[in-house]
Amino acid sequence: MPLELTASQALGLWHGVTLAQVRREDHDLTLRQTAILLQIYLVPPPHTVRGLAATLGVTKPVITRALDTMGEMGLVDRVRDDRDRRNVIIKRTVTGALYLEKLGDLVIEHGRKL
Amino acid sequence: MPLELTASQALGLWHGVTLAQVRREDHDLTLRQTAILLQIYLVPPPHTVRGLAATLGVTKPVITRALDTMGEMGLVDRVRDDRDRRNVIIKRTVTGALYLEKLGDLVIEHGRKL
DNA sequence: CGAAACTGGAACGGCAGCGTAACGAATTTC
DNA sequence: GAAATTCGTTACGCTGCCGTTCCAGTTTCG
Repeated sequence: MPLELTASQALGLWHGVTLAQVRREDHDLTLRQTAILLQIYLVPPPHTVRGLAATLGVTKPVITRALDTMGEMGLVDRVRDDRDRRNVIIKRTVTGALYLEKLGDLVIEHGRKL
Repeated sequence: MPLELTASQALGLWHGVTLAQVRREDHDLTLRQTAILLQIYLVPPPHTVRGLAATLGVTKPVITRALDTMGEMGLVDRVRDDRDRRNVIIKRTVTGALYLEKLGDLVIEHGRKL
């Protein structure tokens, strides 16, 4: 079911959510980090470093570093693949799910204000 | 007119737009820079450094630096206020308007895909 | 007037992400 | 089995944003 937005609504929504993000969070995620996180939680697994790099159109080290940072925050987890031990499978965490739930609430909340 | 979104729609929209941003742009704006830009273009002028800092909940140098960067990109312009020469009025530019128009289109486009 | 209060900006050291180029480990290929 | 390929990671130097502090210019008030 398509969602029809006016230009004013679209930018207004983005404005409200972005502003709230800036005001709330102490440490904000990079645009790339946010994209990676959403990709992991919204697209069916399994997720690998290589796969994410290809999807985002960035190099592998970018993914590795982002996973390092977000891993320390507890937003994601890494596990070696037993079938092919070269691979690393990126796992979701409760903390990460909560983080995105908050983001979703923020979007919904500002959608209502339009 | 409120806009009712489901959690899935909200995150899906954010995911699509963020992903497109990462894939498209060479140099992405910081979350803070984006918030500043949207504030300037969606809220009636005049805009000052101090005012923006208060609105975003950040310090003045953050605004100054963001305006430096975005100024070099042509997204905003700065003019001294003649009434009170301590103030600097932040002006909109054609380039900045175009940038946000693209962002709006991106949001609309991914809204349709939901 | 002179002192106080305001503006925006500059200077400093620090930290995080970047691109490129390598690397070690595991697997596939011949 | 040896060589080539694939995977994720690390190392290097670089750039950009960060918070704090301090500064110069302007206005206001006693």
